[in-house]
Amino acid sequence: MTSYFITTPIYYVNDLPHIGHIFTTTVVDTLARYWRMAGHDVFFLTGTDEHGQKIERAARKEGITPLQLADRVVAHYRQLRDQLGFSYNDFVRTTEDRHTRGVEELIRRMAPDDFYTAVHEGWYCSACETFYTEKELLSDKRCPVHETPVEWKSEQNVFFRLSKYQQPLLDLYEQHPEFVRPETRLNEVRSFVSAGLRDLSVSRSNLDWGIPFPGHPGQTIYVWLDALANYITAIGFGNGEDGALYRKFWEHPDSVRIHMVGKDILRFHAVYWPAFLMSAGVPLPTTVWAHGWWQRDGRKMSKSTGNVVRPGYLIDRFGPDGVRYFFLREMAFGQDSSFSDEGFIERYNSDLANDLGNTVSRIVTLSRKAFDGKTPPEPCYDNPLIEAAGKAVDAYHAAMKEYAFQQALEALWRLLAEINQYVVTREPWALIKNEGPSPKLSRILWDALEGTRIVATALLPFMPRAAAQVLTAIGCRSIVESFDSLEWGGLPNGADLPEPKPIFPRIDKE
RNA sequence: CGCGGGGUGGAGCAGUCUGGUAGCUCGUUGGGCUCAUAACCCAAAGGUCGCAGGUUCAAAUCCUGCCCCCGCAACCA
Repeated sequence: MTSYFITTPIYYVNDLPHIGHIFTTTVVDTLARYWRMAGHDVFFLTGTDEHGQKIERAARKEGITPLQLADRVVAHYRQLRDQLGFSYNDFVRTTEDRHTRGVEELIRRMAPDDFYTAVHEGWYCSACETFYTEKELLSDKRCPVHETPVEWKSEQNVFFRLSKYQQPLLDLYEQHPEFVRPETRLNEVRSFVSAGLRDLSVSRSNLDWGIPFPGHPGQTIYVWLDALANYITAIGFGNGEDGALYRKFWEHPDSVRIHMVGKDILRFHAVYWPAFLMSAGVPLPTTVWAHGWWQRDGRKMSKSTGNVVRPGYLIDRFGPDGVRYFFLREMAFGQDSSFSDEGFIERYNSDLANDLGNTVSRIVTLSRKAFDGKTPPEPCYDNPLIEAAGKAVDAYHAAMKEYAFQQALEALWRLLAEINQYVVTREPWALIKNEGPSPKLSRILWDALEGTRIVATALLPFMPRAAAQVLTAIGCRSIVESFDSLEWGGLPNGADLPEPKPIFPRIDKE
């Protein structure tokens, strides 16, 4: 049994959760559920990044402590977990002791020669408490945020010898091209590293809200060295003995370790993180998977343009599983994709209300009419839908292996279309009227229900609640989340069929 | 000459690596059915595959040049 460790980035608590957070988490949740269905041991980790100047300042502004601020934002994440059904195994916060201890241990294990103290200087905005590069500044050396003049400032910092890892990193990309996916991102990372790596400032002297840098009084660990470490500190790295979870999910040679990230933070995960781990002699992740971004009506979502989409809006309007479905069906995973209300409604109505919901509704009603409120009495093991279902399931697995969620769902929807064709060409409603219940009628309706059962079972990782509702609606009393359930023949005969209620009510455009 | 992604019927996209009848979803039009959430099934219309040149028996697909859109450009989830 392979063990799978999969993570989302830890989210920064300076703002409420936005669409990017629930998107990444939905993707990871779907993969985690899929792998669990396959029978693998899965550990799914997410969490929050709670240190840094922005948090400190935001909290001070409200007259609360940074931790109180973080607690408040974390509560929103917990709420989203409940709403969207995220099945993560743990939620790590960088303010937790286990994390602090793990980070300190990571630094202790990193090669001492990889750290040195030097002057870090640059253009500094005192309002932002941040250094800016020349290119970032507005004309006349003004801060891009505050538009006030910046000053040249220098301070002592701890530096990490990132430059030393240029060749080892290039070797890594060469020997393990699967380290960065999709492939275009690997090329991007490779060309970035080839161009030369500068050493990295990994501490700040003007920062109180963070982890003190071991051995460097007055220095605080800067964001990435702190934040990236969550992936191993959360599962027990460096807490006394490294824990059993760490050994199983990270250290074990057969474990698969996936970091799912947005393309904007690829560099930190594909360059800094493996360099830190190499320095500490800790195994590297298997794959850093960088996905694209949702745009809003073809433009980048950002607070400044005011076109951000809040998760609460989407969930209220389209339902949690509608949102999950849209995310994974609409985007060619890996690329950017545009979001619009019209697009969302079309996708929802066409796929969920019409194709899935209506199919369930029609075949359940037919079966109830024909067989006294029950599923058909006779199964059927000789019909064209069996082969169609087999093909759909094969295509589904093949797509999931490539994280091609769009294609996996398309395969299932092709099967739904075939089920509808099968029903239409055999006209069971005419048989009900002319002949009444018969073995022939039983087989036809059982086939349609059984095909739908397979579709719904395959949908469990994507829409856990709605798929279960479909299964219940077609008479499956118990839901077995296993690939075995994707075999033809699982639908019970003569089971009670409740009166169908719309699982995906159509949404009217306003 | 900064880097990357993209430009394919009305809309959104796949196909480009491994040249060989241009495909999918939505929408539109006509027909069918009436079990179903005005859903479902069948059929049709609609494209010089950004522009120009080249390679080839053959190019959306390979090569060269150009135009347009989007993102990134190092310590920022």
